[in-house]
Amino acid sequence: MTPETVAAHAPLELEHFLPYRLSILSNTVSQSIATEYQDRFELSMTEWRVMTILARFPEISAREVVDRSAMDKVAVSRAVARLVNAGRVDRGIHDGDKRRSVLKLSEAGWAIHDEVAPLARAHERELLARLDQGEQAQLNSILDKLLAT
Amino acid sequence: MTPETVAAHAPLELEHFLPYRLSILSNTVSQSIATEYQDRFELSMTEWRVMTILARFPEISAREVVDRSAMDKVAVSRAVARLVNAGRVDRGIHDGDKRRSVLKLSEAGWAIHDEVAPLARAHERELLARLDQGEQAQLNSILDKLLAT
DNA sequence: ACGTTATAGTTTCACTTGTAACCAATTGCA
DNA sequence: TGCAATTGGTTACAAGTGAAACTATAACGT
Repeated sequence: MTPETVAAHAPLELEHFLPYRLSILSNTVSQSIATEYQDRFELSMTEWRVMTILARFPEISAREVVDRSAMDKVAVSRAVARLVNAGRVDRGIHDGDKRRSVLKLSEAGWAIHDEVAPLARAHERELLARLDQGEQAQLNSILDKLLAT
Repeated sequence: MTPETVAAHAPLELEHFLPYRLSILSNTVSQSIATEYQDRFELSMTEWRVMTILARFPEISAREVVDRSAMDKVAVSRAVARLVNAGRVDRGIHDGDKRRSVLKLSEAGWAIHDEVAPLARAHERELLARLDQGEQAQLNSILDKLLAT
């Protein structure tokens, strides 16, 4: 297989391929945050995401957590189960619809939230520090477009 | 828990949190490409990545595949095993170092590559079509900075 | 030359994840 | 009212994944 033959097949150059670059960046960033709270609190990324949602929207059902996140319902169900088990989330039953749960962070849950949230924000700041103000704004607006439905 | 109390805890707003947005975007994009080739060729994302690397750099070892990708060696080992098994990759042994494998796409492997690569590129184009020329350039330069080391 | 250390790659085991099937409660409507 | 369809949530099973142990070969230092 000569170089000419390879070129004829027009192989992808991963390092210039947008989906690949996004994937590397996203994994690097998420993983660097996740390792911190995983080590310190034995908290999976899914669990942490559920916690952030319950922090903003207390007293919602698992279904609503699913709707507000990009997670699927099995993942949420399992994360909630672990969180309830660990005493980090209180689960009640909805008045008038016994299928629905009513979820909120417990005291212990809030305590963890209040430690992890600043840590996550610090990572975000650190990342953004590589860009100037203009680039930060551009990135946001570009992501808005790429994420639109 | 009143709204005021919630605010006091300063919960993260996931939809404005950069690592989260990156993660959603990256998963959406990679997944939409992956489902296509998974359905059509029973090819996992890891296998496809190995194939793209072998397309550009034929006759390299598994170790070099690891170095050139962000995958870990176990994942590569398994992907290569499946690819060899499916007759999509030929595996030889390095002259002078019997530990090293020498990998390259087989005819069948190239045939698949030549179908999937344009498909992946089409997805990338489709994504980039939401941005104008300037934004595309900005995104590239921003990703360069964020991905540096 | 010989034992130690390092490297390439595979295997094993425990854990996570995704899909589909499932159960129970609720809704819709004939 | 009663029964089919829908919805919230969990469970079961198969497949995928990661960390560590393992095998075989090679490199290094004395």
